[in-house]
Amino acid sequence: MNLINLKEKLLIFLAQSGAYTKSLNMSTSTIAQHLGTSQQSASRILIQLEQNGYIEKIIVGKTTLIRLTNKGLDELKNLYIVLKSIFEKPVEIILEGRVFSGLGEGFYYISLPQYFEQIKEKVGFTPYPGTLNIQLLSKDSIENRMLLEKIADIPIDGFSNGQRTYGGAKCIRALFNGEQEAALIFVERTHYGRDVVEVIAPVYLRGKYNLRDGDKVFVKVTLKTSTLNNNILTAEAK
Amino acid sequence: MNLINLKEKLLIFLAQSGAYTKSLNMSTSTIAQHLGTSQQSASRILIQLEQNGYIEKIIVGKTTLIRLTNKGLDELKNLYIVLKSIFEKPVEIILEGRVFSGLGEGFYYISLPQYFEQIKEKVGFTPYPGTLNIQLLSKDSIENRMLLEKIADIPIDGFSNGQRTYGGAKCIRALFNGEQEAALIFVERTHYGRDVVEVIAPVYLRGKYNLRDGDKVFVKVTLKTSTLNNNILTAEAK
DNA sequence: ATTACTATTTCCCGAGTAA
DNA sequence: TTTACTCGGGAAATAGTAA
Repeated sequence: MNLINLKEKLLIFLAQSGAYTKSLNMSTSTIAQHLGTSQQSASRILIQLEQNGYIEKIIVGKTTLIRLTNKGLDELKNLYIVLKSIFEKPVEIILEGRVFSGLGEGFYYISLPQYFEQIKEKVGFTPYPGTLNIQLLSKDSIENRMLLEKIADIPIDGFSNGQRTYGGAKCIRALFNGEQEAALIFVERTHYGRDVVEVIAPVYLRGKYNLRDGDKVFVKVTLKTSTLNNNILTAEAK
Repeated sequence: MNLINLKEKLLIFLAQSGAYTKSLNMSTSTIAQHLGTSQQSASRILIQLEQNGYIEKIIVGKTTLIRLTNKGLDELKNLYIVLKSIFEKPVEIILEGRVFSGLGEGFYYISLPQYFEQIKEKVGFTPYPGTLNIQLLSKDSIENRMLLEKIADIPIDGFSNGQRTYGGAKCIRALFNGEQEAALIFVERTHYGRDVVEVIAPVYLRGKYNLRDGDKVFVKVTLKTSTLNNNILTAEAK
């Protein structure tokens, strides 16, 4: 299946070849090879593009030179601007789900000074001792959770106190219900599934939002494009 | 004439709508309106894109949600990268032509301390007193000369010494014959045509390159993309 | 060698319409 | 309402070939 027109391919090929500051001498069969089409199609498309003012043919003696017109370059430029607006804008990723009660161990772990101090310093707020568990609702949210776990950029190191070892975790800053400063925390040795996410915040979220089990909440993470490109488009490629 | 496929348009439309982090509920007629095509075509293209793995349809109860797959987003990303490489790379503009003798007034003007000192300071070299005249050969070179005259970014101010006034000029840095530091100088009140360009340099070009009238030379100007965008694509648009 | 015409096949689009 | 089928008209692609 061809996603891209021969006409568009040809304009792009000419632009790549620099045909907007200089006229190029290119045979229809050379063009055809580059576009992966027949000589006849290349010829036809050159004629069409010229008739519509996207390119100019300049006949010098026996050879024909080709160059893009400003209209032709503008056309590509417009497409570029559209794609740029897609790929360069920050991306908001939303996880939505329902509150549920865990085993209360969030309180225990966050209270441990080794974790508490790391969060305070690296995440940037003094955490309320406890995590809010969210059961994700949609396939989208679950996929986004997996993506965010990869992207999470704040490592919380594990430690050992001689008796036992405590695993590490990763955090990423987020907004709870679109407004409250918070962070997602992905703990290394979780016993929750991939459809659950844990939130920490500088406030008691259940209190502030009067939350009961089953209430719907959402968490929003804003990613810079560069992060997205490196992850969604490469590591995540199926 | 359609430069852009419906398939490509649809992928772009979905990407613009954010269908890569969330699944969207969009009817085929809504899509058709946005693409400027029929409901039937929108439906057919959705089916094709799904069969080829560019999009996913997720059926939730009665409604169908649509989202881009990574393959679909990659496809757009690749196109974006290609266009980016075209529009973000520095552009080399070449003027070529033949040396000819002017009226020798270049020597007179460059020697005037008011001009000489400005050039030394703003252009960045101590100019050899004189200009090399080049008669441009091709249509491309003449068009590029007009473009460069607009873009030239180093103003040389005119002045008056009480007896007469001396006009201003504009310079832009360049490489003579692709290697020698030089600058093009466009004087305000020139008596040469648009097919002539004057070069100044810190050396005596005729001497260094053993040039005689009629010898072929070229001058290369490297433009940043931003300059190009503002000029070729807007001011110059036909 | 080159470009581009004609003829044939293939593909695309959209009206009509069923489910 | 929705999606997606069939089918006729037309555009696009290419083989053959002229110039």
